[in-house]
Parts: sequence; structure tokens; C-alpha cells
Amino acid sequence: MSANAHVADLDALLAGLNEPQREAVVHGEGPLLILAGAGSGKTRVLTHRIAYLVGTGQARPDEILAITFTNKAAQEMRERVEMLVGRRTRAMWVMTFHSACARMLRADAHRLGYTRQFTIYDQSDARRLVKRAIEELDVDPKRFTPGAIHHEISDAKNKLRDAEAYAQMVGSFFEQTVADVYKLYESELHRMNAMDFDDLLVRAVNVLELFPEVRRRYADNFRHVLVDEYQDTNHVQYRWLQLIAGEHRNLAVVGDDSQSIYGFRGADIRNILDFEDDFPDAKVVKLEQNYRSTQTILDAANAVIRNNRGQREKELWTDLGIGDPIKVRELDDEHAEARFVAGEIERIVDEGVSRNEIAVFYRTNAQSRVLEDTLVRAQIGYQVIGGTKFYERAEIKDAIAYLTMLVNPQDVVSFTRIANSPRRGIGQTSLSRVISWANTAGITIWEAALEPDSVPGLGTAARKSFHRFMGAMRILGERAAANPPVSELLKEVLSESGYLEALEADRTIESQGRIENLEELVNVAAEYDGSVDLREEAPSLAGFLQQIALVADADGRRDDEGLVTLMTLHNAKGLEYPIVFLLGCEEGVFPHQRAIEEGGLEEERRLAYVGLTRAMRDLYMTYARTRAVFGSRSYGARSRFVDEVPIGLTDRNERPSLGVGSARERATSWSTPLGSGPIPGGGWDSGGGGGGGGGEAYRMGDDVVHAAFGEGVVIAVESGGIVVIRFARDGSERKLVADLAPIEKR
DNA sequence: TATAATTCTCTTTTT
DNA sequence: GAGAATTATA
Repeated sequence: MSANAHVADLDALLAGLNEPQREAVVHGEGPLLILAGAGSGKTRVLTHRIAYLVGTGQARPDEILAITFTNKAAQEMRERVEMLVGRRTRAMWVMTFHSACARMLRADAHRLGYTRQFTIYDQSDARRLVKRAIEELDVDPKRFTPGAIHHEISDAKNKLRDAEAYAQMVGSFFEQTVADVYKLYESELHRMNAMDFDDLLVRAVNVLELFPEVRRRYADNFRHVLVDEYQDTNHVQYRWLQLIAGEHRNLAVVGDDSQSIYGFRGADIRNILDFEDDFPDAKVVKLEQNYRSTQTILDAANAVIRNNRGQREKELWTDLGIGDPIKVRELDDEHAEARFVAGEIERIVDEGVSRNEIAVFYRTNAQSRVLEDTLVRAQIGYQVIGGTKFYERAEIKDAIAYLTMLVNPQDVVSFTRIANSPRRGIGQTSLSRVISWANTAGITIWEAALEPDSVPGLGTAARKSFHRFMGAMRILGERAAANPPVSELLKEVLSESGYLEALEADRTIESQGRIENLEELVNVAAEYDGSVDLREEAPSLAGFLQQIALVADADGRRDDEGLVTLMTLHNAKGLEYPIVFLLGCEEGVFPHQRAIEEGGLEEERRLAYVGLTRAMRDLYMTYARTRAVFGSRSYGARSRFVDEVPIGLTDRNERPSLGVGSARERATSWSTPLGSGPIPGGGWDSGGGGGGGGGEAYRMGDDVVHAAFGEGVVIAVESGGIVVIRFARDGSERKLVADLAPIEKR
């Protein structure tokens, strides 16, 4: 390629960037902080910067490390870089923190006493292991749930506190318990040659810290490090970046403190707020022009986020015009909400909008079910991102556990999973005997199971079962050793183990679906077998297992014209759609009850900010008067986030019959409750309001009983017949519509 | 001792 | 309303 062509390329690369974007792209060596508001083109800046570094010869493709949080984001970034620089992208590391660490560890984990075939445990595997540790330590699992303890351990790991360090700073009894479980959990993981998600990061940092020559190698190699969504990094990730980029300091980070939504995972917003303290000479670029949304949408998002304290001031602006008002809709229940969405989608599609321009967001995965049912009935094609993930289905986990056993014979968790699946007469008791024998004898679970005759106390029938089971496993092991295509091996596993046979014998619709899922897994494996380009390594079973352990959303996002996209708000980050529906805008749903109770409102509000700013043109916010939660019906008030959007930006349909009052009435806190009759004297704080319409009137201090939440006391009466009740059972405070909620005075 | 039936209990968000 | 945990049955 001639020098001229290069120059032309570079010009083209910079054309169409605004001034701050261009500054960020052409910034040479040294730390760079890009504060990028929503929709300000940060991915564009990152990809163009990479292309610019390569194009100007400042970096070779293999000297670039670009980190994202999700596989989806990594994939998108890779595609977009590839459009700019072509095949050379392949030498770059464009991936998530976890993938990058896993890749490092495959090369260097042996230094920490793992084999390169170590297993990666997902959340549920990890939790199961925690639970076993709890049982072994005779901790009361009612008092401290495995989930809570695992969360605490995870938190410690993300702060780079190992079991020993944690044990030294325990205060409460809970922490003492966690310390004990943590210690056992860690040794169990190591003994099984397994790592949980947190370990991938922690062990990578360990290797880099303990072995200067390894650190040297990576630090020298990755001369330019770029990080997306920097506001969501936690301490381990921070440390990892420091070890790799701390010396040459060619670290470019992009983020937006208003979009920090992973606090629950240990994300430390200070990492971005303090970047300039870490690097006093950092170049700071602010991207404030929004290229995505109408001014109305931006104004709404800005108004909402303004209710948070301590966000960095930002002035997002756009020249795309005012646009239409935000449509706020109140529906009777979640079914009506779903029907409304389906109806609107049909209407919009009739107007010529393509379905793939429409997205529906919700707070929790559980909310998707009703909507899916409705969409199916309305024959509207859709895809769900995340949610009940393919790889979390029992049959898929089983199949993977079989494969895992073949590379990691120490993996007791996998062994436990498959020993009696399909049913082959190996019950809990026999299993425990073999496991504890393996522990006593100091052999792997595989070895112990191979010789059931030497396991003390094992019944004859059980011995026979183990013989049969391990006979099949041994054959599979021999096959695996020859390194056949993973898809072939998988097929053999499914037939040799009797798994497929058992499903076929079942002859239910459910088992049919499972078989289809397994076929899909075979396809995934075949795809892996065929994909040589993205890897230096040859395809291998271990490589396959690693890849699928880290790819959570294999249900995959397709850019199919005919599909509406459904996902949680967390999954929505980084994406944009012309039409966006935000469902379940109710107190207790969004913001989530738990966040309300545990002081997580600011993060919820940032989540709202993320949701609102995904919309380009049309934005809907819907809420339901009642909703089924757990199966019983519950009544939640309209979300505060709806009310934080200025009235003037919205178009609302509230029905006076609800008693919530019209928007204007709410704005003046003095309201006319439903029905006729005099305004109850005193207003909101004297306890006189509420009620009306024939229902009972409630006063502050009234004792009440709720059909689902039990006994409680009225702690406030608000305008529009809303009472706030604190429930004795869990101490929660709920806003309820007095006339509708199943409550009675005592 | 293995499996079938029944009774609890939980649900945030993700790698 | 689904999963797991516990209890009943074979």
C-alpha cells in the first residue's frame, strides 16, 4: 500500500468526527479519559482510535488490547474495527475482561497449580459449591443462605481480599461464617481445578503480581490499552489494568458516570471519577453532543438523572430537533400492558417501521414471560436477549458437564451433575460415599468411581451402576484423547451416556424441546470446530468449554428484520433503537423493591437514565395498576421515575377513576381524591385524605392486614387515595392504592 | 435406598 | 409459578 493511500485512509477516518471526537482519536501516547455522554459516539471514537493507531503505525494490531464488559459489545466493536482496518483486526485482543483473563490463564495458570484444562464455574455451579461448604461446616443454611454468602465472597474477591485477608478483618458473626466458608470454598475450588468468574480476574492479577516476567511480557506486548464502560470497572479490574498499562501509561478509557449500573457486582464508580488523580497528566475529552435522541428524550433523561447527587454535570445536546412527547400509559395489569405494547407495535409496523427498530425493556427477566405470550398470540416475531439462557438449561449443563469430566477428572461438581443423569440408579447416598472415599483416599473422583468395589459401604446395585457408568465414560475418555472434532465427541457423549435415549423414551413435548436444544448445542460445537481464524490455537475440547463458559448470551442477537427485541435494562446498555418501550414503571418493580429497601435508588435511577437514552425517536413508559408477583397479585404505585419526567415532555392517559389524580393535581401535592364530595380536610399530612369512593378511609397509625404481605401499619396517607404501609413481616414500606389493594383495618 | 409426590421458598440486574 | 427441599412410597 502506498503512503498516499495511507494518508487518504486517515483523512477518511477523521472525516465526520466532531472536534472532541477527533481529539480523542488522534491523541498519541499517554493516558486519555473520554467522558462520553449517552449517544455521543463513544464506540465510534474507540474504533476509530484503534484504526488510527494502526493506520499511523503507532501500534501493530497485536499490540492492541481493547476491553469491553459484555461479549455483545466486544463482538460489535470487533466488527466495527474490522470494517475500518480489515483482516488485521484478528491479531487484536478485543474481548471482555473475563475472556482476556481466561486466555492469559490458559497459558499461565499452571504457575498457580492449576492445569490448563481448569473448569470455569458459572454462578449456579459456584453457588452449589458454596452450599456444600456450608453443609460441611454445619452452618445453618436457613440463617445464612448460600446466595448471601457467595455474594459476600464474590465481593471480597472483587476487592482482592483472599480468604486469609478476609478472616483477619471479620467483625460480625456473619462475617466469621463467611470467612470459614470462604476458606473451604477456595480450597475446594482449587482441589477441583476450577475457577469461578471472580477467580478469572483474581488469578490473572495473582499471576501478574507474582511473576514479574509474565507481567513484563504482557505489559510490553500490549502497548495500547483501551477500555469501554470504565465506570463499571471494579477493583480487581482496575488492578489488572494497572499491572498491564501502568508502566507505559497508554491507557484510554471511556465512560459515563451516569451510566454506572453494576454496583452490585462491585463496580466502583470512583475508578472513573478519580482517573485524573491516578494520572494527573491525563488528557480529558468530553463528548457532549448526542447523535441519537430527540431533545425531548434527552431533556427527560437529564431531568431524571438530576435527582441524583454527585453525578458529574453534563450538558447533552442534540440538533435532531424536539421530537414527539414521551408517551406515558397506565394499564390495568401486566396483561393489558403487554396487549398495549403488542397493539402499538402492530400499529407502528403498519406505518412502515421495521420490527428490528423496536425494543422493549424491563427491569427483571421474569417480566418477559407475559409479554412473550402476548407477542406469540399476536404473531409478532421477537427475540429475547439474555434471560433464561441457553447454557443454563438443565440438559445443556448436563451435556457440558459430561464434556468437562473428560478434560478435568477432578471436577466433583460436574461429576455430581451427571452421575445419575440420566437415571441409572446412583442416588444421593451412593454418590456421597464415592465422593468421600475419593477425599479420604486422595484420588480424583474419576479414579474413585472407576473402582467402585474398593469404596467402603457401597451396595451391590450401586457398584454395578458405577461400573456401567464409568465403562461408558472410559470409552468416551479414550475418544476424547484422540482430539476429535468437538461436535463429534458431543454426539458420542449423548448416545454413549444414554442421555439421548432417555429423552427419546420420554416422549413428552418437553423432552422433545430438550432434544432440540441438544441438537443446537451440537451445532454450536460444529461451528466452533469450523472456526479456525479467530484463534491461534487449534480447536480443542478445552478451548470449546472455555469459550462457552464465558459466552452467556448464545441465544444471540440477530439483526433480523422481522424481530422485535426484548431485554432487561442492564442488557440494553450500549444499544440504541428508534422505538423503545419501558415496561413496569412501578414502585417495587422499577425501582426494584430491593433497591428501595437497601438504598440503591441512585443506581436504579442511572438505570432509568440508561433506558431512556436508548431511544432515538419514540419512547413509551408504561405501568400497571396491579401485577402478579410470585403468583399473588400486588399493587404498586406509579414509579417515581415517571414522575421525575417533566409533565410538559409527556403525553399521558391517566384515568381519573384510579384515584391517582391527574398529572396537574399531583404536581400540586393537594389533590382531589376520586369521586365527588368534599375534599377531606387537612390534606396529606393529617391523615384525612385517601379513601373515598366508598372504600374505607385510612389514617396514619391504623393497623391493617394485607392479603399477601400480612400485618402492617399505615405510616402515611398521600393524595389520591394512596396509603403507605410498613409491613411487620419484613419491615418493607409499600405504597398502595387503598381502594384496590387487599387490605383491611384491624 | 431410589424415586415419586408434595410442600415449601424465593427472584434484580451479569461475566 | 418454577425450583429446590423435604417427605412419602415402593
